[in-house]
Amino acid sequence: MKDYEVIFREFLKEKNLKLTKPRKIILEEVFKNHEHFNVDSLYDQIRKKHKDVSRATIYRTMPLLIESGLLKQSLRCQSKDHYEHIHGSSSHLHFLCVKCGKIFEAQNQDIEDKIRKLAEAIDFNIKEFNIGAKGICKDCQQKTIDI
Amino acid sequence: MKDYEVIFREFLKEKNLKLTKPRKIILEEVFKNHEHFNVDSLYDQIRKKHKDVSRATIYRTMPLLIESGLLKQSLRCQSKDHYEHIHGSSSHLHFLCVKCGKIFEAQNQDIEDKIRKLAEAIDFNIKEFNIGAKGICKDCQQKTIDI
DNA sequence: ATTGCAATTGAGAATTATTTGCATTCTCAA
DNA sequence: TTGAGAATGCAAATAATTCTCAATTGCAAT
Repeated sequence: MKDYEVIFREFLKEKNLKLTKPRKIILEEVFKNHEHFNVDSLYDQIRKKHKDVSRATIYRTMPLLIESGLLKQSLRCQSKDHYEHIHGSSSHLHFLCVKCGKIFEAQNQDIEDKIRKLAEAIDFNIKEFNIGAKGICKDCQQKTIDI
Repeated sequence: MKDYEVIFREFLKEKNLKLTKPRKIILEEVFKNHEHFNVDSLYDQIRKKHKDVSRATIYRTMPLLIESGLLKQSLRCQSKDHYEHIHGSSSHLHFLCVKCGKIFEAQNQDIEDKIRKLAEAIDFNIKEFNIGAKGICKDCQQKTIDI
């Protein structure tokens, strides 16, 4: 049994919730997906194999995965919420290009530590980090046209 | 004439856009508002004095203010996009409580510097920072019930 | 294994934020 | 002052997300 399954299982048990078939499928697919994704793309991905998971259930499961600490809502792009699962300890930040929508990642640990300290000062219990910046990527800078 | 008005005026001129009455009003009210706001609250705020600005125009003006560098889309909360204007140089980060929705701010300068360096490494031209974390605030931690 | 019941599901309707089409009204450079 | 193009308000249209509800499922206790 994978780590994330153990975590999710325990999380659900504590809340008196059930590990149903759709939830198992969603969990699996979320962790197969090593990119940012949104509900729509996840739905497509799941539907290729399992005809029995509805959009509604995906929408209902996302908050559970987030609350269990397995998923984070990473950013919002093209008016959709985007997610990414939390894989081990490798924390990173995002550079989102506002022209082409591409996401660039960079490693960072000490930034999180700094923020953690600031949070401690006000007794704020951090569940998930959101660190990044929006701007224009290298490629898009070279395209001179500037609508 | 306020700084921000000069900036917006020039921005519009460069794009061959016009500084209309609604745009002036929106600009003023955005800068009167020293909190995070969303289109809805801004609409209410504006409507108290000016009956002649529509939601559509506000929605249409936000991207202009963002592109001109005066506004930033700070975070998404309760399924609404939130904004804040950029006031001088005081950069800060946000702690968003997922229970009560309150936002706590903390100062930070070196974090931005660090991120700036990471961005330089990949030739990414930052337009706006998004630094923060979601979690549970002091008050909400004390309410033991944990739905 | 079986049962009982609360939790969960899918489907589609409902809701809500945001966008868009269009006829009319403005803005501003000439 | 004027004209062309930009912008507006309104209401209708979209699109993401949430909700309703009858039918189904998981699981703890038997």
